[in-house]
Parts: sequence; C-alpha cells; structure tokens
Amino acid sequence: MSFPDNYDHLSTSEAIAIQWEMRKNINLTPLNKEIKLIGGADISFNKNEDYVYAGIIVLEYPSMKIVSKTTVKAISKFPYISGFLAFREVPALLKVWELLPQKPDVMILDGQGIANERGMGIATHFGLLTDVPSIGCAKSKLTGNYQEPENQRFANSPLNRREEQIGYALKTKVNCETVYISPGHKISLTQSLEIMKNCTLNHRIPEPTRLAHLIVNEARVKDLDNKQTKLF
DNA sequence: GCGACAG
DNA sequence: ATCTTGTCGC
Repeated sequence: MSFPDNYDHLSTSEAIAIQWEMRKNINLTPLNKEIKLIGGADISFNKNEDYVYAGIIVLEYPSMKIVSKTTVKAISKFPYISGFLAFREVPALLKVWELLPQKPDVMILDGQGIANERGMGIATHFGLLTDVPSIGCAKSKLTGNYQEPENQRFANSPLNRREEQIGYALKTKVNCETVYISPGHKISLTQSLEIMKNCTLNHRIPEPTRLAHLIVNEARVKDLDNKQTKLF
C-alpha cells in the first residue's frame, strides 16, 4: 500500500489500514547493543490551535545527564483519538528527529508501545518509521489487564491482553500512581522494563519523558510570551 | 447495548 | 493534553 506524506487529513479507517500494514514489521527481539544515549520525546500545544511544540531530549545512559535538547513548532491537524495518538504526534516528532545533533540508541515515547488495540502505539509507530529501538512509557492504561503492583519502588506486574503479555504496570515511586511500560520496536519486553527502571530517579515519570515534557512546555510558553510582548 | 478510552 | 490555587505530604 502507499503511505501518505502526512496524516493531517486522514480518516480513521485509513489510519487503521496504515497500522495494519505497519504492524507486520514490528520486531521485539532483544537489543544486543550497548546503550550510551537515550532519548525522550513529547509534544505540547495550546487549546484550539493546530500548532504543536514537539521536542526530544537526549540523555547519557544510565547517568541521565543531559546531552541535547531540540524542539520544533509544527502544524498537526489530526485530532487526538484514543488508539491513534501516533497520527497526531509522530509527524512533528519526525521533524525534531531530523534535527538532532546526535541520534540516541533508544527512544522513549510518552504513550504506549505494543500495548495498543492493534499493537501500534506511538512508540511502535515512531520506532518503525525511524528504525530506532523504542519504548512506550504511559501515564495511564489504554488496553489490557493487570494486577495493581505493590506500593514499593519498582514493584511491577505483567500487562496482558488475552493470553499474551504486552507490557508491565510499574510502580516507579511509593505512593504514586502506576505507569505503563511496553516495548515499541527493536527491543524486548523485559529489556523495556529494565531500561525504564534505570531511567527512574526521584519522580514518578522516568527522566526521558519527564524532561521532554518540560522542554516542550517551556517552548510553548515562551512562544506565548512572545505573542504577548509583541502587542506592546 | 455497556464499558473503556495513551495524549 | 490544557485550563488553574491552594494545599497536603515527604
């Protein structure tokens, strides 16, 4: 099938067809390369605007020292629809990816990997298009069943769909809500969990996506300030 | 029909 | 996700 240049005017049935086609290429075999750099991606936007601020932060692994921050402002007309988050966020993230001074060995996306109705969460979608190993780290569950982990740091339980495990529910911090980890592409289930534990400092959200969220929000607010000061 | 529903 | 103040707890 032919893939569109952008997702701005896609119908959900066309999006489903793309997911169906792309999923054939998902690879969940273990990554057998040392991880030195890890990236985190996120987007931010103002309500009722078609602009999104996309960003990727690159960190040393496992020290979590910042190596680079890159953000870009882009148009995204595809709305947020549960199950189709990638179509809203990935096009802008690909633009940031192109601009990175140095590509990381693994990318962490704010959302699901294979823990999606059709196995095609944002992390899997991004990983397939960039051919980079990727992991999804979501703040809430999309699909699947699991037992709530104990209230202990790094307590975890499998996230299952039917008979198959698609990820983990992970307690990154005591007295904080669970996060949901799933492999995206070119990485295994168990590796995705171990890597995310190693990226967790003293916050509920592991550093890559936590810091990515901060830089895209900063980019958005600075742009808002510009608009305000320009009026005077 | 009912419940679920990443950001 | 974004809109928003104070407030409880480590």
